[in-house]
Amino acid sequence: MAKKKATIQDIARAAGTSVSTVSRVLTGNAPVSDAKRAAVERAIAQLGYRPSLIARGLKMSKTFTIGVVINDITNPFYSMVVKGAESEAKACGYSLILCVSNENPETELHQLQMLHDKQVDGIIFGPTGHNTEFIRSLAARIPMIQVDRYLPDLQSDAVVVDNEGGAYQAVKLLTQRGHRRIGLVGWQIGITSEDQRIAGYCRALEDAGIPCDPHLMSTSPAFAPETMPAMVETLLARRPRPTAIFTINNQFGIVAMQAIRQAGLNIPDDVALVVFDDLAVFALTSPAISAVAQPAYEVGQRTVQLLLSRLKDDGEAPPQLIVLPTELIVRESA
Amino acid sequence: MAKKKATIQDIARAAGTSVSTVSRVLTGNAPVSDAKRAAVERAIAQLGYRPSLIARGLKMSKTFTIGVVINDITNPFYSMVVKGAESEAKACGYSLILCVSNENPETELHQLQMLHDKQVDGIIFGPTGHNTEFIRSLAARIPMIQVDRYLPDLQSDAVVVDNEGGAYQAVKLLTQRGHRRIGLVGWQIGITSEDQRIAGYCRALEDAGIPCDPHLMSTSPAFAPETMPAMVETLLARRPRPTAIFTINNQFGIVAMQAIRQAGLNIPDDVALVVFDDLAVFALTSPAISAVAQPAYEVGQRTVQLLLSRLKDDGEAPPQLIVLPTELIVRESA
DNA sequence: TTGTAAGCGTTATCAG
DNA sequence: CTGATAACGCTTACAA
Repeated sequence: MAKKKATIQDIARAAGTSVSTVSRVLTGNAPVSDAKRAAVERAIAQLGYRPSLIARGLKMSKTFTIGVVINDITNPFYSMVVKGAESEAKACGYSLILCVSNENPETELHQLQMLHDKQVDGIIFGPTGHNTEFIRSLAARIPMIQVDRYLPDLQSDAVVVDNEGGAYQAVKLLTQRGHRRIGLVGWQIGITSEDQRIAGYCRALEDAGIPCDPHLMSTSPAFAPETMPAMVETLLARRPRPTAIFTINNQFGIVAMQAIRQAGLNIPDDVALVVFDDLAVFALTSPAISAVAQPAYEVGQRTVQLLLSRLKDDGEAPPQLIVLPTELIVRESA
Repeated sequence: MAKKKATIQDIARAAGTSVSTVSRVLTGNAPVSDAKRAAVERAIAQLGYRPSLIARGLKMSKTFTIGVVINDITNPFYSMVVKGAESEAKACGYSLILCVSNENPETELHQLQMLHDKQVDGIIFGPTGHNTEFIRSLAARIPMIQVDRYLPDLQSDAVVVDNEGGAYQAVKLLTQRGHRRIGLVGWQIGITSEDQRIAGYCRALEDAGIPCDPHLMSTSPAFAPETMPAMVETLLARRPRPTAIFTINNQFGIVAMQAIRQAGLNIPDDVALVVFDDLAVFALTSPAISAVAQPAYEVGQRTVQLLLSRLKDDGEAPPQLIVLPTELIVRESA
């Protein structure tokens, strides 16, 4: 039923010309007489011809496709990054192959490999923190831009936010309000973004003359979402109890909010709360949550812009680290 | 610097055999002697050879890629659908090209066209409601599964949730609590999911002996997010004021919550609220919001399962409409 | 079992 | 300006 797709051959035949001429009107990079061009265009319209992008890709070694590997598309931050990336890519004639790695190094490895095999023109990814050697060798063969986080050992492009500064602002808000026992919850899984947030937390404390107390830092060296509530509870069980908590991401923020409530404590009177990575609904919870907002859409946009510029550079410009500013949004929880 | 990628030719040469033999060990669909196989495998390992998926795609007319077109990846429902779809696709050796249409028919058209040009094996999409004829013709050439919503005029596969039933349950909760003036806010842009939710709303009212009053239905025939607050305000301005509101999606739910608050009204005492499409944070707002939860992850999973089964069928089975159940989650707002 | 050769649908080179 | 023709990297008859 579905008649075979017309090829460039069919067009040539129908237009009474050669495939090269058809190709020329298609790509437009060689002169063609008006008569021929008209004939070709007529044939194209009549047969509903569409050039095969995959044949073209094979011939030109160019697919107009960008690979994206992120940890969790349901995380609002990442979904906004992807939205920005997709929008920019679309505007430039590229499309995105989306891979979600679930913070799993093995999955990440397979997906990077697969993207390379599919000959995407470039890759955007938020590294799990592993596979460094493999990634280094891959980066020698295909443009890669790290997003949100980066492998410090890798000499490569990256687009991130000012994690250290954002965390610093958040914790400074707390110290300014007189808090001295400020807890932190988060992962410590060797990922720059999180490490830098922890660093910002420590710096803000030290600036206020408060020593950075390991007992007030509830971190885990492994990514295990099911342990999140216990991690917050640990902190709340410290005596004297911390009077404020800074969470390293919004998931921990939500968990902390629940745990504090369940402990019968009041926010912000018993425990103040500031979370890194804002959510729209934080304005609607009770109390509304103070948070560090990230320019997620712009992160996505800038990342593909940088990638596309690399595609022209041919990768000869020095690696670039783009750091976008964050914004502390003060609401009711601190 | 980056040495040229090795091709099947290079492997043949290095292994002292022919390309066909190499291809045979690659695809494994023809016998090869152990000696040759070993030699080939050694060469592959030494040269770090990886078959070009795009050359293979050209030859086999099979790309192991699925196109996905949705309206908004930052909508938690869709991002969960995509997560389910990606997971299932990955497990079956497929990857996803993600396109976001922003509810824009023109963008949708370009993206569907582009996916076809890139020769994806199939397409999953949530139609904007337009481009029906184009989609019909496309569906004759490539397997397409509609997701979340469908074009009623199109005879085609779709995976959706029980929108009518879910809305019915939500509004029934309201009538059971004694509400008689129940407002509705939402789009009426000719999309099945929304139309069916409206139908469920009306049926629940009628079952309770309440006529379906157009003055209590604040809908808009065009997708224009900036008008959402005004749409809710219109409803709140009716006299006598509705004592309850049902919103057709979670965005309207958030807007409604804000508008009700800003009007100095209390939820649920002045105005009760139930929203279609649950969010995790609805459990944390004050009051917690009652909502209709959709099995989003499963929707994504089932959609690619259906698509992959069509790829085997060769599309000869009759079109299927898969309807997944929703669940009413009663919290504090109604 | 193995190799040769003909495509898959393009673009690009090179003569006319 | 135009038309053969050789790639691009792979799979698959067809022969041997």
